[in-house]
Amino acid sequence: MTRAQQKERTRRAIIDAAFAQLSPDKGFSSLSLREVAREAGIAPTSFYRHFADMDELGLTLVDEAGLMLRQLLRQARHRIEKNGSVIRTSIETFMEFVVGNSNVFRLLLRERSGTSAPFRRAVAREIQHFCAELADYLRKETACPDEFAQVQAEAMVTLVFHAGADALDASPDLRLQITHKTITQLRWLAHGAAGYGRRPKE
Amino acid sequence: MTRAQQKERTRRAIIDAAFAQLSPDKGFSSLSLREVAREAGIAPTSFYRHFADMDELGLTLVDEAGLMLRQLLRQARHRIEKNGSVIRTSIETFMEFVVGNSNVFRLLLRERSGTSAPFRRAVAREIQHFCAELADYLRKETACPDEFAQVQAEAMVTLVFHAGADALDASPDLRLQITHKTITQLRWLAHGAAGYGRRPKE
DNA sequence: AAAATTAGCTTACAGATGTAAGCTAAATGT
DNA sequence: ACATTTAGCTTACATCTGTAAGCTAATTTT
Repeated sequence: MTRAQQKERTRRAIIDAAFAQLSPDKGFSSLSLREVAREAGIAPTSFYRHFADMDELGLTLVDEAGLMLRQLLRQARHRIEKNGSVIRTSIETFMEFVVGNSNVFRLLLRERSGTSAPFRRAVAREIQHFCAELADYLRKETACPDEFAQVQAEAMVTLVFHAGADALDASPDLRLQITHKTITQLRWLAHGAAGYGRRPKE
Repeated sequence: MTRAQQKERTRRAIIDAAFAQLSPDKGFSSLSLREVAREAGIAPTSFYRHFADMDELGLTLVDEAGLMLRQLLRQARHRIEKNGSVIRTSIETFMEFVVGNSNVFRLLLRERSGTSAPFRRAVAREIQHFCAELADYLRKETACPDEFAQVQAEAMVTLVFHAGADALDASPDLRLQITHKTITQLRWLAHGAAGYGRRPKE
């Protein structure tokens, strides 16, 4: 095995170890270099061969999480083509992601309002990408007036992320309730945005 | 001065010190007992005469923050009586709070999605009180159907809190934009919730 | 084949942290 | 008045942290 391959493998081990150590009780900021290194199977100081900082690791994790989000949106689109109900399908897809990758979602949630400004910016950027893609979709595929699409998309993402956050701590059937509630909220929003053109300002 | 008075005074000093040490770069979990004690002007171990834990301190802070929130809502109501525009007035009142008490608001924001389950529950409870009061108001004073009031209130609070979070990092004129955007979003919601009675389910 | 690079290791250190043990002195209770 | 309680202090300790210094051995380069 080549040296570059080995290095990449260790790098992944570090990233995976970090994701694995995140939990409901442990955010990224309370991860320690030593623990991550231990779980990755390397000596503490070897960590520095791959990342200058824990911060650099963290930003890498956020990047990966953002990537997953965007893949999610495309997956939802495929499902919509076969299913029809846009809002319901999207939310259900999202909920599956949250439940199945809770560590990833929690990372975004926490660092969005965390103590590190660079982290906050990184998360904000990922979510903004997500919003922009959704806005595009709304413009093309729904009755939403073009100039409202972005604002509507942001509101929708806000509500859905919040629902996801609630779902993290919830039992499966409470999760269903949350899904229901969120669907209602998004429909109100879509309805309002579609039928409110007459009053664009103040 | 009586002993009880002195004790209460020190207790306040601790609470104030804790609030003062919160910052954009420092959340509650990264506060250290020693630093708080230092700022409060007592020895590290004296802290334990007032709180069993740092956690106990933290929950006290969350309680105080929740109290402020509820006072805020009443203040907004007074203003509405004199001003008229419900949504605009409410959001502007909220934004003033966020800017003027950023440490308090940040505490709620962060611990809402933080690593401590008790903290998350405490914050969730405070926000839920806030939602319930708002729902009451919507039922009494607006065209919102009774059974939708709670769900609408929750969506509104979600959007407004999110706007507050964005405003924390924003420049004053970006803050105005955010306020504007949020007003639009809340109007859509109100509009949708009011005119959507025909389709209560699915 | 020799030289250079580098992924990873071991050892070592200084600093901060939470908290236990035991003291002092002032306010309280009787 | 004396006895009790207690707010706060000082000292001490074990633990965990990030990271610096210097080594080894294997891969790459020349």
